[in-house]
Amino acid sequence: MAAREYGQYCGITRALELVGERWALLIVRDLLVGPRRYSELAGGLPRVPSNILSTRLKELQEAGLIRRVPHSRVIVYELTPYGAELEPVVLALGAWGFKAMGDPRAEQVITPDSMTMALRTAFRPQVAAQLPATAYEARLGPAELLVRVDGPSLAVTRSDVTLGDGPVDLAFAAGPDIRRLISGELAPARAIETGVVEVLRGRRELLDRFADTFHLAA
Amino acid sequence: MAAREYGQYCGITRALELVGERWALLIVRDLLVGPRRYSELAGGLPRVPSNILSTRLKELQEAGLIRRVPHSRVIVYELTPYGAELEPVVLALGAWGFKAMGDPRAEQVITPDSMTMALRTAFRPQVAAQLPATAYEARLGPAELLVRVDGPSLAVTRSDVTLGDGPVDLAFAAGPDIRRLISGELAPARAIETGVVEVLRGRRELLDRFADTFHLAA
DNA sequence: CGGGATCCCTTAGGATACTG
DNA sequence: CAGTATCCTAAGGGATCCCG
Repeated sequence: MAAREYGQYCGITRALELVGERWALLIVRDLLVGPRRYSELAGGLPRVPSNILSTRLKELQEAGLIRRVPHSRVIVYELTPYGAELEPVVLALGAWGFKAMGDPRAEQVITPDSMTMALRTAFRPQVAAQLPATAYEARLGPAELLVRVDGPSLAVTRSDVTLGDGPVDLAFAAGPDIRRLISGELAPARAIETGVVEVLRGRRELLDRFADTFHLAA
Repeated sequence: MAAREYGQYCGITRALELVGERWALLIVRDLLVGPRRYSELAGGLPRVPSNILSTRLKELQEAGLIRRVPHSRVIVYELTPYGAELEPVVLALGAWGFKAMGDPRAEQVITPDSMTMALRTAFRPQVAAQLPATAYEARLGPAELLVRVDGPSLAVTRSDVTLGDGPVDLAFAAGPDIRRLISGELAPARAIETGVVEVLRGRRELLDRFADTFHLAA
């Protein structure tokens, strides 16, 4: 038996053999946002050594979770359907880990892909379905995201690479403390007062709607 | 920063820092079934070296996921409420990994706790709610389980340590191929015909109910 | 440049033996 | 029973280099 196998006939064990290695699920996290090239993955995972990234990509490919697709001169990696089925796992982990996040430390970075998945984690479709369709622009540290909510569906894209299609209803900037807005620890009005959230354009009351749409208990 | 941290301010990353080390989630898996003592954990994880088990238990305790509880001369480990909130993560992993299980290999063991969690993974509360309450006794390799379904609720206990309370509706024995019954690949009647499932007591038609109650697409 | 491969070192993981 | 202690291997980490 391969040394890294667990020696049990069990689904959980099998899953951990496939994606339990260090960095593997973070690669999956970023690929859940969309196909990425090698350098984009490396950029989103600043602390992964290139040999490890390279090794993981081969392993994930071998396991049938990702595909290496040549796209006219550049190579992109994308999830296979089976790889994409890891989304519930990643979201469940994100929801659980959210509660243990504490305050950000200086050396911790925020990446657009991780913020995108965080928003997907906190998204409440059944709540959103009761609210009018809304487009937000959220500047969260280095991540500039265009967040479109329409009924129970959510689409998050990087606003710096999205063709501007129509004005957004609310544009705001916030730091990592937005976590406290999402957790309900900080009311929207209070978030604006204290400067945690800075409204750039649009009606500030829409931040209530945002907080209602994206919520994760802590 | 600690070497083993990922350097990102992200819930998924945080979760992986807490339970992403090798063996950690398997310890959690077994503790989700119930409190366990050190030797029980070691028995359910035959390939974990004792120093690793010891290290992980300390780390999980440090992280506030488990508690070390002296119980009149013996020490048991149990999940804290926060640790128990990992159940959705573990079930999601199990459901995903189930599809990649393939056929069992000789060196792979089956443990009562892993089978218990597998049944929890495959349990469909909304289907069960439409069916009469039913008690099964399932002998799955070394795991002898008493499975009680009552409306949308499920209780699985080891039948060898449970006081017999009333006869079960169906008792059966099966090997690892029961996976093919759960996945729907093998119809209940066919499972009995081919000897994959051996009915020990009770009406064999109840195996249809079992297969309906416990189902996981592959 | 993008997309890796190589080298060397550190540390975690694994096997076995041993102890309060 | 509930772990430590030890030794060794293999994986992870960091820097650098290579190649189209």
